[in-house]
Amino acid sequence: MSAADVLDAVGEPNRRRLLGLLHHRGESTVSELVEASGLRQPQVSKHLKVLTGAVLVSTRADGRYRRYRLDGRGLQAAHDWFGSFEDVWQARFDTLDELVSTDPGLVQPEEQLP
Amino acid sequence: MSAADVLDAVGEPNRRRLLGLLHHRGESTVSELVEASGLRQPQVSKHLKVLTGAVLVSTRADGRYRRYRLDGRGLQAAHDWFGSFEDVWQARFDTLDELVSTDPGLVQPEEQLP
DNA sequence: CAATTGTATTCCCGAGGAGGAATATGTAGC
DNA sequence: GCTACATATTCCTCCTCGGGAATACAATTG
Repeated sequence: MSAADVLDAVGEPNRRRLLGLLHHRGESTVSELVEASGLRQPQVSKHLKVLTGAVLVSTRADGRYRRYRLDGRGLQAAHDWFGSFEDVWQARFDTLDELVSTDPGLVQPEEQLP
Repeated sequence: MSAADVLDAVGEPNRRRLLGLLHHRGESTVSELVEASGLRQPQVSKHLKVLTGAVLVSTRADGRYRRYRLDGRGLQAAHDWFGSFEDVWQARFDTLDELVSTDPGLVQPEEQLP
């Protein structure tokens, strides 16, 4: 389970939609995801297989159903990967702060209510 | 600049390597990235174009050089996208906490300072 | 057992995209 | 101007990967 696997997996719009659906609906069966996504069943199963390989979802067998749910491990790995760049956008804020303290006139004042 | 653009862009290993190189080296020219990455110049320029479209990098013209640097906006957008799933891995911790409070013997006690 | 439902897998096809080579554009220096 | 260097773009090829249809596997029901 590397961040690379996760980022490869989420680099596809329909897989991101499935993640969003699982987030919104909670644990779901394949049929429910087919219904909710508009994709066909084989496509959903294939995407879920990729997501499983990236530890973004996990499965639980329940009779002839398979219940899928989000797996926090992969999601957190990707979050951390982007978090490692946090200094980049922190630097942006620092620059903005510096601009403000150097020349406050650069910033538009809030519109005043009458 | 949507999170989708960013995630599509980082869904490619060499682009992730370029982001890592820019993070490690700071602002760099194309030639320096060619040298550091082992990729050929046209490939680097093409990847940088995609990264620019996703607002992951920005450019500054400097004579016949073009200096590229990371752009915090795209990076932060992706970070936030994954952050929207934070409840998923928080739920994992909550489950762990519950285990701990149910049976403290499961967790090794902290070593006490004398 | 057969029939039905839920899911996974296989095979094929086509679009997209990454890499290579060559070329175009732009800029500096003589 | 011409030449050299830095970068961007074009064209082509190959290959990965997503979608569709059909099929295989699994589990429930009668």
